[in-house]
Amino acid sequence: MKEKKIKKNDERCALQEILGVIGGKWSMSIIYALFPGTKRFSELERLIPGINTRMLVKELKNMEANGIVVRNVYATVPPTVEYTLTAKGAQLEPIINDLYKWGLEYIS
Amino acid sequence: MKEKKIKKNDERCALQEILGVIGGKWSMSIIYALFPGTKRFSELERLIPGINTRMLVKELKNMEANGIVVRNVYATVPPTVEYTLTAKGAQLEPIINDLYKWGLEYIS
DNA sequence: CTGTATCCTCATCGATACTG
DNA sequence: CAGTATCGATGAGGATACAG
Repeated sequence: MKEKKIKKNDERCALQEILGVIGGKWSMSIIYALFPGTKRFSELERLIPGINTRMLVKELKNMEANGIVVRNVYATVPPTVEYTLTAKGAQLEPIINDLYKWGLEYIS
Repeated sequence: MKEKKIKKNDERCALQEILGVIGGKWSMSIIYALFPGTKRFSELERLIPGINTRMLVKELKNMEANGIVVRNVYATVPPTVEYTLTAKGAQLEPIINDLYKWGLEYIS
């Protein structure tokens, strides 16, 4: 791969980095779904209407890479994979709830 | 309006609507810049490194349409245009600050 | 000073099919 | 069940020139 200029990391604005972590179209919905506790992959898929497999996988991977969720695999047949919020991810709960309340009051 | 019971489904949609309002790449930076008070167009452009005219105009228009900022034009020469957060926009301050603090703690 | 008007690139997202 | 692999569409975002 040629050295290509990475535009995304050019700017170091913290707010924009945060958006890279939780600004994805489905990120907040997934985090929201995980607030009550651990969920299996299929549960998340069912709990979040409109999302598709590819996006769920993609967002979960991104969040795992950013330390927001942990992924646990159990060697069962058929396979079982569970996702849980880390402490870092759980601390988003009040923030996302506030954001949600703000939206309810002003957007709906 | 009277349906107090909110289905999980609707909650998730709301989160995505919120992203449509403040999830733009520069939205939060602009709102953040407006917390201290009214700013002129050129001030915003200067305060937000990396943004370009087109995006600043675009986001400001979007925010104005969503009732987050108000736009005031003064018929001076050269023209003066000021942007101010509405009450709706100002209520985002604690939320964005919390988000920012979260990012500082975990992303940096 | 405060925007428009173009043109363009690239990431994001969706749909579908397939696999261990 | 929990993902991969591909392809295509869309549009967000950037660069630049120009206008009122």
